[in-house]
Amino acid sequence: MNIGDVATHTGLPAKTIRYYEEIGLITPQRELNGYRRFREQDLHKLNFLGRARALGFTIEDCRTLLALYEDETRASADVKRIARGHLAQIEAKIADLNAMRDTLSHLIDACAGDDRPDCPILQGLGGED
Amino acid sequence: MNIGDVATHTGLPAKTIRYYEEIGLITPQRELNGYRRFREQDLHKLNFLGRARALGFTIEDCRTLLALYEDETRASADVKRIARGHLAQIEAKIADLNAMRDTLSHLIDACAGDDRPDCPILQGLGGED
DNA sequence: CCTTGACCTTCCCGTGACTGGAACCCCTAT
DNA sequence: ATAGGGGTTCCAGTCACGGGAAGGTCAAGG
Repeated sequence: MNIGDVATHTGLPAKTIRYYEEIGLITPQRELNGYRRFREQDLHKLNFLGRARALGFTIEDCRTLLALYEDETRASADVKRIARGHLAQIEAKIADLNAMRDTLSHLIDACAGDDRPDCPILQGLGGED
Repeated sequence: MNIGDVATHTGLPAKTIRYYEEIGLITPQRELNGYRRFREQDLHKLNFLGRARALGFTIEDCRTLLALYEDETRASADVKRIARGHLAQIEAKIADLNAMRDTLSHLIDACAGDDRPDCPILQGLGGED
């Protein structure tokens, strides 16, 4: 299977697949003409990576998770620890964004949004409360 | 006022302040020895920028907002439009993160987290449902 | 007068996870 | 022979800074 077909099947851009090879997440074989040859296990790994990335895991987390995935003697506790760490980061980010949203939507609500210059949004940003 | 004092007063790192000058957000004067000299208006702008960045506005949004802030003849509608666009992005990101959190926390809940290899998290990432 | 240490300056590289583009090779069909 | 649609490598750019090197400036102390 060539990279274009793999991109179609996995939903990952060819550029991303090449990048994953470059950083050592996958190691597809090569044809005589230099083309990458992807096999079933490569597709499997790429799908794994796509799902992990979609859940927001970093590349380094993905690398670790992939190693655990391949390791039949892993302890599920190791996986769970990584996942919980990531979940905590997600929740922290959600909290940050919620705070931004609240502040911003209050400012927006207070703003007339017409052609006059008076603007509570700018006042808020300027430090005038 | 030198950059160190400004950093203390605004809470922005000196590196960030220099960067803001480099990209033209502020234009502090210079002393004879080459040191930046910050005046009241520079501090004001930097505080504005700090608040806008804390609300997650991009640098380019900040540039526009700052221009509107300085423009006494602005229409508040222009400000409101930018703010609403940004709010929409924040809300989209929150929705994404909520979806990630839900999926991830379900997987985590299903995982024993002990020393055995069975792991619903890895199964989920591997595509086995 | 010299040194020490805390400032300040510019410049360049690195971050994360790709994305875009250039220049070039390979294969098939016409 | 050529046209096109693959593929390849390599380089540069993204965003908003942060780290660190190499060196200039200034006030205080010995």
